[in-house]
This record gives sequence, structure tokens and C-alpha cells, in this order.
Amino acid sequence: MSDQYSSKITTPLPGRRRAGPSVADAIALRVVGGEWPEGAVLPTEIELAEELGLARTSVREALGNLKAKGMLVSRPKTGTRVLPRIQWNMLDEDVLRWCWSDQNRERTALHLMQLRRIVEPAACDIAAASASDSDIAIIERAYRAMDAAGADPVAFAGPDLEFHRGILRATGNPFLISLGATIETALRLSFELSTRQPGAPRKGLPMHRDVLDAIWARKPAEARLAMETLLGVTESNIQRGLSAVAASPP
Amino acid sequence: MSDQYSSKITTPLPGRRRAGPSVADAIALRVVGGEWPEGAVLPTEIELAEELGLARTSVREALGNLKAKGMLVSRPKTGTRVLPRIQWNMLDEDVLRWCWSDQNRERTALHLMQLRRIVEPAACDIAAASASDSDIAIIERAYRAMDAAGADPVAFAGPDLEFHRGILRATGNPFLISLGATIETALRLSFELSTRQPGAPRKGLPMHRDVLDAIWARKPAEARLAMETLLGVTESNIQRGLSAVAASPP
DNA sequence: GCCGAAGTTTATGTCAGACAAATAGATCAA
DNA sequence: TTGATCTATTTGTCTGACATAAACTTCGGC
Repeated sequence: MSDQYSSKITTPLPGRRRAGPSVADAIALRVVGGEWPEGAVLPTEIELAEELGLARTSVREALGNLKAKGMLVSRPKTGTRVLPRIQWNMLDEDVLRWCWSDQNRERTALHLMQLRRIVEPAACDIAAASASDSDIAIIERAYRAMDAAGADPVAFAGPDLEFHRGILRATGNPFLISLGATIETALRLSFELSTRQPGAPRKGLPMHRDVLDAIWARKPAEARLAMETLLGVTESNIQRGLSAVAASPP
Repeated sequence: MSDQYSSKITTPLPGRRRAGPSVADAIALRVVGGEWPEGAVLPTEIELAEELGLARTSVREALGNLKAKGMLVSRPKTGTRVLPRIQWNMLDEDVLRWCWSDQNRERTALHLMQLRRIVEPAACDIAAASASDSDIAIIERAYRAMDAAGADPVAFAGPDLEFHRGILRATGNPFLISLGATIETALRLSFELSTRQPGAPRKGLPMHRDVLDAIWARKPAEARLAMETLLGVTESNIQRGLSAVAASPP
């Protein structure tokens, strides 16, 4: 019965575990790291495949991924080139994650904070004006979970993210909801910065409460203001976290 | 000498022109069109390949593209499933373009306008506060091109997009710049709506001028206000365009 | 009859090699 | 010098096979 297998060609290759999205990660990190700067042309697919010990198919899949996110472009004969960073889709979670391992994550954190201070107060306004009760209930559930987390920063983080994302969800605007995913990723990345101050998270709890109450009360202007206040404190926390990191780098 | 070709296996296949990104388009449009609703599992890669007359490789590339944009997820044996729309990256230009061919582009247009009214005035504020002269010069160049376009809506559109994108660029914030790409795509899509009123574009020229002047004058509050005014008029234009479309559907 | 463990099936994931198409750069002719 | 042609190289596509994983089925034991 084993004769039918005599035609098998490929070697067993024991170390053939799933490469998964780690291939795209590997290449993207090298791009972000400056190994191939903007405008540079990176090695051929075959060379990359050999270097990474993969088939050309897998490399192509990863490259296609980066092309879909605006980081690369490729044409026959010319090769695959790195597009200017200005064309990268920084709102994509993966791109954001890759760029985070750049040297200047401080500036990135501030830019993110700038984005939040633009989007989230406005989202509170819209949510207070038009969210359904069930939408707000989701936000409230997140708030309760934050409260239950006590002073533990790790347990606090998850519900905190849910809270902010819930508000964006409550706007019913698909664009704002997608921005929520971006913001959540960024927050998760910058989480390490805010955990340097153990008590800081819990100190923000009353401000979250203010936001929630204003939304329940359907008072857009108050909700917006409460969120502005909350983000103002958050930003100063992050800035302190940044200087702490600068003082004792990881 | 032709003997060396006797070992060739593949048939010439005359119709083997580049499929390009049109494969992803084809599949994505069927997903958006509801052929496979959220949570549904779409045909196997082999079935799709047969149906589209392509190799499995090409289908996989397209599917990988949609996975990278958060529209699909696939696991062995289970197949490839459509993720809930709330997880789609609506800020991606391709996703936005595909979703535009949905039934309710009216609501999408309004959501986009909501996003613009959140982001662009704030961007004007930042630009007026911190943009470099060369950044502003780019905006001014776009303004002049708008002026030179006269009353021709088609010639007017390009510089108009450049104007708004230039402002976001001038903020120096990568996230806002990426949002600029999203907004530009959406504007290009909704362009048909605003062209229904021949004189409308030019009528907005003075308001663009106000925005530009305020940025040159480095007056953030005025710049923000000027943009809010401009977008208010733009929104009513689009709303009239929408009702016109509703009256005489394409 | 029910339940758990084994085998079977079937989907995606990976690999390998060949050909097709396009084009930048070199070559050659007017 | 300039223009067209040729060549080499790179991405794009096709084909077929195997690997891996997980849902489904089967079957034995209680």
C-alpha cells in the first residue's frame, strides 16, 4: 500500500511550521528600521526568499500585504520600491504597530494625542446627541469594569480602551469607528508609558464618569467638554511617562 | 534549435493578460454587494479560481489583500469568512471605494461630511499655528489653480482636492495626513454629486480664500472658523446633489 | 444508549518550478 | 547624436504537489 507514495517528491522538511503574518512583520520592520529608506528598491523576491528561508510565494504574500497598506509599490524589471512615508496608511493598525518601533515614538505619541483631542470630543458630542440607549449602556459597562479594576493598571487598561472605543461606536459613523481601532492600537502601544505612574489611571476615573453622565444626559456640549478635560489630563500623564522613559531608557 | 522548447508544458493561453488588482476588486464588490453577508463563508479558493478563470495563486493574492484590510479572515478547514463590517478598515481607500457602490451612498456621504467637519477645521487651526511658509505656499498654489480653472467643474476639482489635502499635510501630523488620503478618495467619489450644480464650485472660491488668508495670518481661530463656514456650504451643496440624484437616478 | 478517542475529510498554508509580460538598460544603425 | 531594436532581469501568473489544521465521522468501551 505504501507504493502509492513512491511518487512523492518533496523532502519532509521538518522545520516547516506556519510562517503566518510574521513574514510581513519581518520585512516591514526592516523597512521601518531604515534598511531600505524611502525610494530605495529592496532585493528581488527570490533574494528575499533565500535570505528568509522561505518560498517566493510566501515572500510575495508578505510584500502584497505591505503594498495593500501603501508602503511599497512594485513594477516588473524595476523591482519593489519603498514609497514615501507620507503615502503610508498610518491609520492601519499594522503600519502603526511597525512604525511604533521607530526611534521617535515620542513624536508619534504626541501626534496621536493630537488626533485624539480632535476626534474624541467631537465623538462625545455626536454620541450625546444621537446615541441609542444600548450604545450608551455598553459605555457604562466599560466604566463599571474600570471601576471594578481598582488600582491595578493592567486590569484597568482593557475597560479603559473599551470605554473610549464604545463612544466612537456610539456615533454610528463608520469612519469614526475605524478610527477607534487605530486609536485603540496606539493606546495599547503607549500603554507602557502610562503605567509608569501606578496611581494615574484610577485618578482619571471621575473624569470618565463625567463623560458618561453627560452622554446619558444627552448634553453634547458638556460631553465634549468633559472629554476635553479628560484628554488634557491623559496627555500630561503621557508626557510625564515620556520624560520618565527618557530618563531611564528601556 | 526549437527542440529545446519541446519540454515546455504550459499551453500558450492567449488570454493571459495581467489580472492586476481587478481580482481583489471583483471579489470585494461581491462581498460588499451582499453575495456573502457578514459572517458567511465564501467558496473555497479553488472554486473561486475556477469561477473567475484564474489560478488559485491569484485568488489567494486577492483574498490576502482583503484580509489585510480587515474584511475577511480565514482558517484551515473552516474556510474564509466575511468579518462584520464594523471591523472593516473604512479609512482604507480601496475599502471606501468598494463600499461606495453600496445601496446607501447617501448615508456614507453624510458620514464622510461629518468626519470632514471634525477634522478639517482642527487641521486649519493647527496649520495656522505651526505650518511652515513652504507648506502654506503649496496650499496657495492649489488656490491659484482653482481660481484659474474658472467655472469648469472638472478643472476645478483637482486643485480643490489639493487645497484640502495641502492643509492636512501642513499639520505635519502623519495621522491627519493619512486621513487626507481617505477624504480625497471620498471626495473624488462624491464628485459626481457636486457637479450637478455647475456654478457651485466657483461660488466657494472666496471661502477658500478666507481659509488661506487666515492661515497666512497665523490666526488659528479664524482659520478654523473659515473652514467651518466653507464645509457648511459644501455640505448643503452635497445634500442638494443627493436629492437631485434621488429625483433622477442614474 | 452515551461518550470519548481515533481516523477521515477538506479547507487553507507552503513549497517548487516554469512560463508570461513588461521594461530599464545596452546595443546598434542612420 | 539620436532613434529603434535587442537583451536581460524582475515582477506577475500558472500549475501541481505536499503540509497543516480543524471539523466531521466512526467506532469501541462503558
